[in-house]
Amino acid sequence: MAEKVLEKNASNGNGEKIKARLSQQTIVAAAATLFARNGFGATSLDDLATALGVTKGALYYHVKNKEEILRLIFLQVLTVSEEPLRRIVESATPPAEKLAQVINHHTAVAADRSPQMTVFYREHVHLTGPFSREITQRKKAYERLIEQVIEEGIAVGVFKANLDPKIATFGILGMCNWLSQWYKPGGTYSQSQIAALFSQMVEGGLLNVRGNS
Amino acid sequence: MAEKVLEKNASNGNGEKIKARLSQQTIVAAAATLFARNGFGATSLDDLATALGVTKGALYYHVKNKEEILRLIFLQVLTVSEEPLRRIVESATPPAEKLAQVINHHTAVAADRSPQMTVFYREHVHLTGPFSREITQRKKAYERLIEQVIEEGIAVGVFKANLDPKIATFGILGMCNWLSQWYKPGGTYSQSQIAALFSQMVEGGLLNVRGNS
DNA sequence: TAGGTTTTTGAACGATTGGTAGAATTTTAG
DNA sequence: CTAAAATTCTACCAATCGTTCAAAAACCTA
Repeated sequence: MAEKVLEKNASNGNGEKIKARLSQQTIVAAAATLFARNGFGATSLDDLATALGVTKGALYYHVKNKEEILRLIFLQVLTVSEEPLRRIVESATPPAEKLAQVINHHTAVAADRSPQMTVFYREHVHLTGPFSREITQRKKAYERLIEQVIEEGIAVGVFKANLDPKIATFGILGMCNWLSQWYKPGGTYSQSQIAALFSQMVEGGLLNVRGNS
Repeated sequence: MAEKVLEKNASNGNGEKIKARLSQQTIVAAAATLFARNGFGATSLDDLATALGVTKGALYYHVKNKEEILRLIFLQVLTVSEEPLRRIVESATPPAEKLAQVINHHTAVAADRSPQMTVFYREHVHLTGPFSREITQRKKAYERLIEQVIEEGIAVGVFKANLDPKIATFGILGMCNWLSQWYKPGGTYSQSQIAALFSQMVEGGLLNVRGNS
């Protein structure tokens, strides 16, 4: 079940392979890939060490234990997610454009950090103690911010009034998060093109109002 | 890590507890719940046996091994998903209404069989051999059917022409599948109400065309 | 090159894993 | 009541799990 993912990588300019230095970041990145592919519980530290071209014991110099690796993945996702979203939501942009930016932001995270995002939404159960509760709370706060954009749009009459903001948020989030399941870079559409299609779909709808190209 | 989920349940009419008969179905249902909550790799057969109020050995009379349990979960999902979808897609209903029915069908599966659906989209990696490939293929065929509805809508001019049917399908699927992550029966909205909201969102869009209540 | 510091190794640990075998028990049918 | 069939239990296996740690290796500075 061990899978080679990273190898002594990177060339030093002379074309010869040199061993990449092991660091917390390297470990976390490789772990995210393995956890996303096989699940946290089904990934052993031996798998992870093998993927990094290292022995199991070496990992323990950089991280306290397996759960800490998981914690670091969660923190990484929140680090790249929260602040940009807050900036978008708190800006003076009109609601429709704001929602499009939110969708673009969230799909970007889902596409660029696909393994981390997968782990984020999949492996929450394996967090314990106060950290688990902290994540729950910050995840809720994140959703709440998106909800606010929709509420704002309804309040100013730009969005339909008969749509529950919470349900709409869940729908949008689901749409975006699903990206990590199927999106592969280099496909027909770029992440931002997909985000634009999603925005058009969610805001304008699929239905034709009048014949448009 | 063992979790009690089922207990010697059901009363025999005289109020006294009697032990529920162990069957493949019982095992699969309990396994789906545990796999969904903790992951396939992190769920031991001891956990499963404990949840059923039984010992590990008993399980092996009803199923060949751990992977067979997983296979049965996958088959169950496909059994309840495929045929109803095919009926909807092959019917003579107009595309817009057809898509609404598709969304309702898929959210219904995601809501009613939430654990199984979670496992279905999460644990494909742990299937091996030809069965794994069969699932991949049937999953693709399922998505292809939804795509056809959208293509049909575009062809007859009911849906906008500038939306990629594949991306739209992934968006809709993501929206529906995400249900299993947050939907709990008995909430503010029923599954069919949520499906209706999703349909309205995807087809009509969030934007207000004219002031409507 | 020497000496000290930072990393990595490799073996060992107790616990637990999926899986097996067969005895013991319960259920069913005659 | 009996015997066969269906079901569950106990005990055990080899493999693997996360984790620890002393020793070795690699690295850096002087």
